[in-house]
Amino acid sequence: MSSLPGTVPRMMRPTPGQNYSRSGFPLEVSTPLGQGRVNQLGGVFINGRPLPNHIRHKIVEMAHHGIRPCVISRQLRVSHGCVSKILCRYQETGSIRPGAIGGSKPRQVATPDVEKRVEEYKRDNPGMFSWEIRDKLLKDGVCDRSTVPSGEASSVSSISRVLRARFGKKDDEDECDKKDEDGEKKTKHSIDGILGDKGRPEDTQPGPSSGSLFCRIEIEGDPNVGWR
DNA sequence: TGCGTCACGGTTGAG
DNA sequence: GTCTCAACCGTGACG
Repeated sequence: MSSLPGTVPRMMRPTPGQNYSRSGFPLEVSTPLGQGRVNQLGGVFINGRPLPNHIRHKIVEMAHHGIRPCVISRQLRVSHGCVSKILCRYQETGSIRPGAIGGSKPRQVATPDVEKRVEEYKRDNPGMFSWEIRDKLLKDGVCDRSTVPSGEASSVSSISRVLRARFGKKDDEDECDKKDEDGEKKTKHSIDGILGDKGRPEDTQPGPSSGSLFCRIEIEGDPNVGWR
């Protein structure tokens, strides 16, 4: 198989004259946003951001058809390390979704026991205020003044946080899934958004329709919607 | 030549 | 509103 037009020979180290280091990038795509970059295979990517879902789908789809990772890499112009990583993850988790980027680990503001009680209180009385829950925790002896949920701000806000984590999550996930469906194309940070459709591999590469498998691949709920 | 792995610079978002 | 920091990202190079 011949290399794609514009493809830089693989495994070529940058010479001193080339202005990029081990992880520097040789080219930037001229866009209003100035975020797109071109890898050695001629593919466009945004440094630090996940590949668009349609590329990820395509990688998995081609692998399903028995196409070797190196071929997938060249066809889609995605580094083989990335192809390898995505396929490994797909095998392990069954999901093509990128992991949740950013954020901190949720801080343990209350013991599991206290969280459970807060959950019970809220379930029994959905209209209950955080300060009421705090008072009830004290009153019921679930915790004393030193162990009642307390964060940097206040114990009430800590309880609110517990409530958000317990009761506000489902809606958020639904919202994420919804965003994921159209967010990919709408967002100005997507490669699609930057390049329009000209950068889409389906348009430049012959191959099986991406639509068929799109329906078969299960998309899991994920806090990270990929392209925003 | 193909692939697994890792360092790197970058982005993101909760706290 | 701003900062910090730890999570993740894809690339590119090594073996």
